[in-house]
Amino acid sequence: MDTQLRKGILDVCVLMAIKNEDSYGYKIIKDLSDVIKISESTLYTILKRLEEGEMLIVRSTEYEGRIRKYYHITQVGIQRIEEFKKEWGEIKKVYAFITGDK
Amino acid sequence: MDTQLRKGILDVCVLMAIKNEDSYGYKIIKDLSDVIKISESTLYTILKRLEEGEMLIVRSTEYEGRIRKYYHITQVGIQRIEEFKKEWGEIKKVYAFITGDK
DNA sequence: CATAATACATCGTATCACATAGTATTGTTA
DNA sequence: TAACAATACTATGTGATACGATGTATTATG
Repeated sequence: MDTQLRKGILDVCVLMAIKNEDSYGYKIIKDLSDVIKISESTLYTILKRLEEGEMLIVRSTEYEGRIRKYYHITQVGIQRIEEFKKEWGEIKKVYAFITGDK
Repeated sequence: MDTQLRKGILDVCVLMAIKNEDSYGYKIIKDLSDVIKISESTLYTILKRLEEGEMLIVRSTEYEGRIRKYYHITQVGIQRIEEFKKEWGEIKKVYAFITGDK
């Protein structure tokens, strides 16, 4: 998929990946792989961004001797998903224009 | 609409705006305004980019004493629109994931 | 005569996806 | 047991894109 088209939707995909259950980096990539491929560099950048935007909180837990960071969605994060759904309405309108379905 | 979501679709919108009939900067903005708002700075950046990508050709015509640039879509430009339509299939899949329509 | 509308151009900035590279541990397999 | 894949996270640099701000110049309108 075109890089530009991914912009703005990857964040929301990551939020969806942790919405129902706290998750960690590697698992998020695996879970999303069927829907959309995200490289590690991209994901960890997104996670940091989402943390700064207070859309998730991080909990470092020890798992089998190594530290694993669990990401937990916040209310702001959930709101972000809802906002995206609204924005999608506009995007669909644009797509209808492009395809000529008017 | 979120800036990031616009990335990648604005180009195609501009191509659509000149697809059926050659047009010029100001008219393109007006014609698209119902569907998607594009500022002048953004549009002229896009037009230049599309020209460099050989998706359109430019013809400077004199109109009422002033030079007006008419943009004409090329075969490459038409192909770009078709590619976008294909990519849309993937985007819809991602959206289905986000909304939970699976 | 001032203001809006028309028409195009340039510069700088912020955001984002991503390649590349590095660190470190655990599990597997030849 | 040495090599390698898989797991897990971090840091740096780059290119593409949208867009605000600003500037120029003409025509139409009130």
